[in-house]
Amino acid sequence: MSDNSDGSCIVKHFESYAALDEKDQQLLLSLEEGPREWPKNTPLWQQGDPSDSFYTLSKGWACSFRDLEDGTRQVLDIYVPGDIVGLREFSFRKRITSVVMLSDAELCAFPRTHLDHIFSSSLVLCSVMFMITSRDQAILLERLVNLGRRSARQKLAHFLAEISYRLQRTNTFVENHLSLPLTQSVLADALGLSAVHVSRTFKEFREEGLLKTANAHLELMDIKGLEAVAGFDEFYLESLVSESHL
Amino acid sequence: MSDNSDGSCIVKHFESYAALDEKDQQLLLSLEEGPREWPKNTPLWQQGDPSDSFYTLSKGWACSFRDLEDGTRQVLDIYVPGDIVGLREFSFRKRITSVVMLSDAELCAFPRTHLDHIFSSSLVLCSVMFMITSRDQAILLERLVNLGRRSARQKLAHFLAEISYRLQRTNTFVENHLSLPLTQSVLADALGLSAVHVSRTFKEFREEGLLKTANAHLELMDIKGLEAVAGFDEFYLESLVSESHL
DNA sequence: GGCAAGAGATAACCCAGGTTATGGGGGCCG
DNA sequence: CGGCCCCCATAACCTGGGTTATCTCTTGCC
Repeated sequence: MSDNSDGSCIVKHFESYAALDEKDQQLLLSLEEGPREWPKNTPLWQQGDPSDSFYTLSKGWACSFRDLEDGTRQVLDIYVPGDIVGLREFSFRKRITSVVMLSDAELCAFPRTHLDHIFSSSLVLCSVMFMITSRDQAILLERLVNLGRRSARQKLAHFLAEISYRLQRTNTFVENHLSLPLTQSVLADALGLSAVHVSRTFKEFREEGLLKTANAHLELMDIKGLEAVAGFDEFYLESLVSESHL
Repeated sequence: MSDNSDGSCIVKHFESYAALDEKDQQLLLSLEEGPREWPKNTPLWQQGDPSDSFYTLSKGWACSFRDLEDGTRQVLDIYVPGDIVGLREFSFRKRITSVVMLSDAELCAFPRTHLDHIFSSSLVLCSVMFMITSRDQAILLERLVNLGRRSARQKLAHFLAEISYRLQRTNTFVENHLSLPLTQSVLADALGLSAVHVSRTFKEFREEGLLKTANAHLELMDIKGLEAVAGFDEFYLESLVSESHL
């Protein structure tokens, strides 16, 4: 462990997958650009923009989405502090999704061209990159199951349980209570529901003591309860190969 | 049957992303195991199995899926000849999905441990690996849009249009007519529909001259027509960075 | 060659969730 | 401090697609 204690976004993120030696840390650090502020509702990029970097989200929340011909929109992913944004499409010349801030946020850019350095100079970093994208895919697969085969109650509960779980990984403070900057229409667009039906379902959840709704915020009061409603199983977020297997 | 002129599964697949020099080809070849037969309905692996290799599908069709607690199932992906199967989860110690053959098939195994060689000895191969997983993710994202925000007609038409498109990439014969070994219940499980409703929708499609239904097979008669119904746009399968950008 | 199992067609019925509409409350900006 | 916009709640109504059931047609198998 290095002692630039507060550490860079990306070093911290990578270290949650595997231990990095000093050389790898320096390599990552040297490629990362300093944090910049992005106010709420600012787009980070839009579909069709040139795709030349990815980011780490050091503070705040964001989501990626796609606008459809008929005016609706599909939210594809929610990003929480510590997440890497845009790695998914880094082999595309143009962005295939759009990303917007859900709250005031702070991001560090990481130009794509720098990846050559990583691939050619560190086996560990390269493997961690693959682990990150694998986990990302696993999340997408679970999202497919959620959209394809679960009821509205289960969809919502599962989605919230997953986000809680991901938050606990990088942010220590969580116990059984949590506040999320998610509006009902963002959740609706993420889960293929209407905003009205999200509101209806939240009414039930409120009556069951599972959550509270505040101003464009959501308070989870009983995460275990939500997991139970969803039949949540975290296996798809865990059981990555450990470093020793690389 | 290994006639090296015809080339190995995996070399062919990689070359569709970027040109490989002799050394890279030899490296890939040396790591691939010879083809083996898998009869229809045979599982390739099941959720929870140790995850120690991926495969290339040289002949036949397969699909990955997840069985749910309530007895239903979500099909996550359909694999067509030339596809790589299992790369997605290669960072997991255990399989997070199951895979089964949809027809008699032939696969080449590729043990995971060999990937170290690739990562450490060829920048091009490493980059191609990332391109493959990126495209894989793009397909999943589009599937999310499909499940979240489209009608049954659109879901089916889009899914079939995508498969046609992917088939044309590796298999030359396709024009505007195509035969697929997909049952209605596989499609239903892939798209979050009931088999009954797939049957209903196919009746419409048949009347519109878009397709025919045979014995556990599907004949697409008018691929352009299906693309029109779906509002299909292939951008998410293209526009990968070319080799010169690596 | 007969039988069980899987695949599909079709009909009748029903419900989860979409749609439309209305009203209220909080935050932000001039 | 007033006006506007966004977020949310709730009600009334409607429909796309789920469910169940029955019948047929293949195909594979002893």
